[in-house]
Amino acid sequence: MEYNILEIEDKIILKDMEDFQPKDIFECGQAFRWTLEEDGSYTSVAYGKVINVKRDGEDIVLSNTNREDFNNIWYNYFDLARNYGNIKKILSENDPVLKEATEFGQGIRILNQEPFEMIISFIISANNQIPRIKKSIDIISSQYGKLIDNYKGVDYYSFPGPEVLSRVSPEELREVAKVGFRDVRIVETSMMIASGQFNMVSLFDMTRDQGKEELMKLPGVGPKVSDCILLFAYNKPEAFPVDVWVKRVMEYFYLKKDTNVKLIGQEGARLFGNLAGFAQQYLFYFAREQDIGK
DNA sequence: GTCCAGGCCAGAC
DNA sequence: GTCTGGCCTGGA
Repeated sequence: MEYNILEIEDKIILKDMEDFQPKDIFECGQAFRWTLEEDGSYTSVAYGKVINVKRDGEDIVLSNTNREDFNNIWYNYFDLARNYGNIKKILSENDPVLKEATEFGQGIRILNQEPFEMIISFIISANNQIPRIKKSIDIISSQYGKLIDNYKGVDYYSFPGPEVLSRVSPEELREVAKVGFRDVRIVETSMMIASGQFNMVSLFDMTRDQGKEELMKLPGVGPKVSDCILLFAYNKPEAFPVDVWVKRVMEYFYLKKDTNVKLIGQEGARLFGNLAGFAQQYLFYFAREQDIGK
């Protein structure tokens, strides 16, 4: 995709930017570390950098950054090579539900986030709620990560690597980060990765099914969590995570009630094919923001 | 006090 | 292979 880009001081400005709405992107359930500022912008830390994002009329303003980081990090992170207008158009054809869902979440993009952080974040997400997931991840970062930058008076920390988390005791993790029964899963998964027993990089070259099989060898990673990791870190748009909200919205619009989760996943693949991950995000956001199917 | 939330796991069938 | 109960935590 071609963009009209301006660089001014510490800002990168994407002119006349469509299909990019910060609220839709950062509050659609894929990322846990974006905080809303008083001016409506969002700040987070990724790939060792702190960045602030704001919509300003027709433009998107990225602050606390530069051209080099934009090219090396943020272009890929925000998935700017992908044509979301086209995806929405295809999904909306012959599907009134997705037509409405893509209009509702018109500014959603699927971020390309860091694998280890996604693995641990979604292990924490199991049978958990967003505010608590965010809290645990924040504590883990400030407690075990490195101080990256101070932005608008707030310290931002990197997410720790597997070597660090593999050496923390489950008891300490539970006590400090309030992760509950997920404590052992986090530490054991970190150990498998730190030791080299599990190779995170190899998943980039695998298919969705292969990657899913691999990820499910990690303790705390099942069918839903593995699909989240594949979709949000490994650029596998065929992944179709079925959580309670997707279950509800799929049953409400496409299937009958009390359909088992495995069948819903198969139906997602059948209906949406290699765009299933995008459909999932639009449907999830649509359902959750409006309490559909509950 | 009771219930349950963006699932996983072990055990039973 | 499919189904069920239990699980830390904390807010409703």
